[in-house]
Amino acid sequence: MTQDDSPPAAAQPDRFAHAREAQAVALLEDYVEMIGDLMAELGEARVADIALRMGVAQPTATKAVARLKREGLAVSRPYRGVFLTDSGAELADRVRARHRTVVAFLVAVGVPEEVAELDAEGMEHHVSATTLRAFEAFLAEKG
Amino acid sequence: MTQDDSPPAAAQPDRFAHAREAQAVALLEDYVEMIGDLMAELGEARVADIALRMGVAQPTATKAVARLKREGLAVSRPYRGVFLTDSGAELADRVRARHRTVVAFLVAVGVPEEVAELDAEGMEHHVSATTLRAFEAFLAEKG
DNA sequence: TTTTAAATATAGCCGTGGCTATATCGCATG
DNA sequence: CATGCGATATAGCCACGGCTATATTTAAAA
Repeated sequence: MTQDDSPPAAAQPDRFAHAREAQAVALLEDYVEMIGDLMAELGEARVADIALRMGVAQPTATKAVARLKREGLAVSRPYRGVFLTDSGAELADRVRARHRTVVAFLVAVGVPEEVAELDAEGMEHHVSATTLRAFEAFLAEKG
Repeated sequence: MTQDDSPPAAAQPDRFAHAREAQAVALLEDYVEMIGDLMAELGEARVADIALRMGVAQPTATKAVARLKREGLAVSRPYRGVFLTDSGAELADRVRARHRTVVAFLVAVGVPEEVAELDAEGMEHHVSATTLRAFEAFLAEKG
C-alpha cells in the first residue's frame, strides 16, 4: 500500500508451526526425564518428588502424570508411585543424552557451566537430530 | 525406600521456572519481530498478514496483538493497521539480531542452512545474553 | 450513492499448564 | 485395631493460545 504491491509473501508459517509443535512435547520430555532420574535414584517416582523437582504444585504434577499416562509414557495406580513404560524410559534416555550433549557443546564453545545448564534446559527441546549430530561431531573433533 | 533414604534433593526447580518464563515471552517476541518485518516491507502490519505469516487464524493474531498492546509493545486503532511502539521496535531489532546470530552460529558448526533456520526458531528464545556473546565470539574468531 | 467484498473484531469453545482448597486414601503408630 | 498424618486425588479457578462462526466496519466497485 505504501511502497510495495507484491503479495504479502505467503511466507514460512511452517517454521512457527514447527516450533509450536516442539514446545508441545517439551514439558512431557522434562517430566519423563525427571521421573527417570527419580526412578534411578530412589527406585520409584512419587508425585510429591516430581512436583518438588519441577518446581510446581502437587496437583500440577498429578495432572502432568495423567497426560504422560494418556501418551503411553508412564503408568501408575491411584495413590501409588509413577513408573515409566518402555517407550517412556527410552524417551527419558534420549532426552537425558541430548541434554548432556547440548550442555557439553555450549561449554565447549565458551559458555560458562551454569549458564549452559540454564540455557540448555530451554534450548534442548528444539535441537533436531541433525543439529545434535553436528554438536556431537564438533565435540568429537574439538574435544 | 528401595536403596536411598536421603532427602529427595530439593533440587533445581529454578531451571524449569526459568525455561517456562522464557517460553512465556517467546511468542510475543515472534509476533513483534514479524510485525517489524511487515512494517519494513509494507509500511504497515495488517492483522491478516500477521496471521498469514505466523500460520495462525486471524482471530488468533488479533488476540496476540491485544496482548502486545497490553505489554506496551504495539499500538493500533480498531480496524486499522498495527504499529510497534519504540520499545516494541527495539525488541524486534534485538530479536532479529539474535536470530541471525544463532542461525549463523549453527551453520558455522556444521548444521545445514534449512535445519539451522528451523531449529533456531525455537532455540533462540532460550539463548541468554551470555551465550549469545559466546556465539558471536566464536563467529568472530572462526569466521 | 448504494452495494458488495474484504478486513477486523467479537463471541464462545477447547486443551494446556499453572494455582489453591479440599476430599480421600494408605500407612505407621499408638 | 483405631486413628491420625502424610501423600494423592479431585474440584474449580485463571490466563494463554489455538480454533470456528458470526458480527461489524472499511473500502472498493457498480
